[in-house]
Amino acid sequence: MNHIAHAEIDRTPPKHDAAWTIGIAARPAQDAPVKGAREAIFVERETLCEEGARADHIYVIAQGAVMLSKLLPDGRRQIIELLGAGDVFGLSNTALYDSTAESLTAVRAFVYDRRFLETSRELQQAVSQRMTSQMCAMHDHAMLLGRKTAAERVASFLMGLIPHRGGHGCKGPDAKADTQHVAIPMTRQEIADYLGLTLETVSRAFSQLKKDGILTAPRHDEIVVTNVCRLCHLTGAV
Amino acid sequence: MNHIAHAEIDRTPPKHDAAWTIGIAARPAQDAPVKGAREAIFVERETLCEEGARADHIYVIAQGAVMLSKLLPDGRRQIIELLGAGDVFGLSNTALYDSTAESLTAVRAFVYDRRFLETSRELQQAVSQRMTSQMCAMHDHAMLLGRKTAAERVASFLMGLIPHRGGHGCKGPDAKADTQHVAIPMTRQEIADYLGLTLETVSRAFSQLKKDGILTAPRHDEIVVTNVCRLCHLTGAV
DNA sequence: CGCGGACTTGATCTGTCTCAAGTGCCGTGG
DNA sequence: CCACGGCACTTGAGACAGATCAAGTCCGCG
Repeated sequence: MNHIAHAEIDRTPPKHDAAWTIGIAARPAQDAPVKGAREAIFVERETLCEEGARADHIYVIAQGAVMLSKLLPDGRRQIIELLGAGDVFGLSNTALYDSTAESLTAVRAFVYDRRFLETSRELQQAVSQRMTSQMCAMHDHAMLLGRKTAAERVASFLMGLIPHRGGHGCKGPDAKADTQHVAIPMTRQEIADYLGLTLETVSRAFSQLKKDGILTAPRHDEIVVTNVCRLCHLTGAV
Repeated sequence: MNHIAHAEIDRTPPKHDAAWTIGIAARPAQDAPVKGAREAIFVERETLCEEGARADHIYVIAQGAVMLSKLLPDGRRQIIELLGAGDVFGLSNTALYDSTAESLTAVRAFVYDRRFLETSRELQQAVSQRMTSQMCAMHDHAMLLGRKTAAERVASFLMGLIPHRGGHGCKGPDAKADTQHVAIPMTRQEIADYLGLTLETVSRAFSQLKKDGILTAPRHDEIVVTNVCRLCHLTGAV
C-alpha cells in the first residue's frame, strides 16, 4: 500500500485550510529543502506512515500540521511530537518507523527515499539542522511530561501555539491588549494524549482558565487568549 | 571558565571505571568520528556544560556515561537523556545550551567548535546519524513519562540498561539462567528525576521487584536481575 | 428537528506524593 | 579495631492531584 499515491489522488478540499492561520500550522509554507523529493498532499486526519511499518521514506513538511504518536499494546497512546512546516519525520534507527504520523490539517510534504539521505549532503544538512530544533522541543516536552502539573501542561501547550511569545525572544505584550487568537486542530483526547493527561483533566484545565478570565472559546477548536502574559506565568517555566 | 581545561588537569582516578562494565557505560569506547576534535577527560559527577550557558561546543562521548537535565525555576528537575559512548550532546537551536550535562562515570569525550559542525560534512553525517537514534530513544521516553505506571517506568529503566534485550532484536533468555548483572551509577533521586517520579516511589518499586524475586541488590548501585524476561513483561511494552 | 460525537461537569477512587521515622552502609577519627 | 557521623536508602501513614466512572450539555450536521 502506498500512502503517497493514495493522498495524491484524494484531494478532498480540507475543511480548515483558512481557519488554522495561527497555531501549529501557522508557519509559512516552505520550499523543498533539496531536489529529489516527491511532493505529496494529504487531507486532514490521514495516516502518513505507521508505527512498525518499513521505514522507506523520510518526510519534510511544507505546509500544515502533523502529529507523531506511539501506542502501548494495551491501547494507551502518547502523542510524541507536534510538527509544522519545515519539520522532519520518518527517521528511524531501525528498519521500521518508531511512531505513527497523522495529519492534523491538510498537509503538503516532501518525500525522500531513505537511501537518498545517505547520499545527499544537502538533505543531511537540512535534516540535521531541523532535528536539532526538534530535539530541543522534545527536551522541553520531557520536562513537561515528567515534572509539570496538569494546569502547567495545558498552559505550556497553549503558549506553544502562540508564535514569538514565551521564549527567550519574547517581545512582551502589545501596548494595548495582550490578546492572541489560537486555532487548535486537535480534540481534547489528542491534547490529553500529548500532555500525558486524561481528556477530562484537560477539559477542567480549560474551564479553569476561562473562569480566571485568561481565555474565551468561541468554538471548541478555536480559543482567544485574552492575557498571554498571565497564561505564560502559569506554565511553570516563568 | 573552561570546563575542558579544568578536566584535563583534574585526573583524579575515578572510583568506578571497572565496575560499570554493564549498563549505560557498557558500550565499547569509540574513536573520534572526525578529525578536528579536542579530547577531554572528565571525572565522575562533573558538569560538562550548563543550561543557559553559551553553546560554543558540541560533544561526542568516547567512553562513559553522561546525563542531560533541565531545571524549572522552582527547582523541579527532569533528567532528559542518559547518554553513552557514541552519543552527542551540546546541540541547540539557540545560542545557549538547553540543558545541563553531567558525567555519571569517568568520561572521555571529543569536543568540537560549534562552527565546525557547519563546515564539516563528516561531522554532520556522524552527528545526524546518532541524533536519529537519540530521537527514537526520546520518543520511547516520552511514552514512558506520559503513559506508564511507576512500576513500568522502573522496569523499563532497568531493561534499558541490559544490552541486546527487550528490543526487536531480543535474543531471548539464555538456555540456563536468565540473569544479568547491571551497574547503576545513579542515585535513587537521579533515577526518580529521569523517570518523572519521587525517590520514595522508585525505592518502593525496587523493593517490590526484590519481593517478587526478579532481582537482588548486592549494593545500592549494583543489581542482579535474575529473571530478565519477567522484568521485560513488566515494562508495559511487552 | 433529531441524532451523534465531542465536550463539560460532578462524585468517587486510587496511585503517587508528601511527610516522617527508621535502617544500613561507608568513611573517618579516636 | 571499633565507635561515630553522615548520607543514601527504605518503610510507613496520611494527603492529594489526577484518573475513573457516570451523567448531562452543547453543537454541527443530515
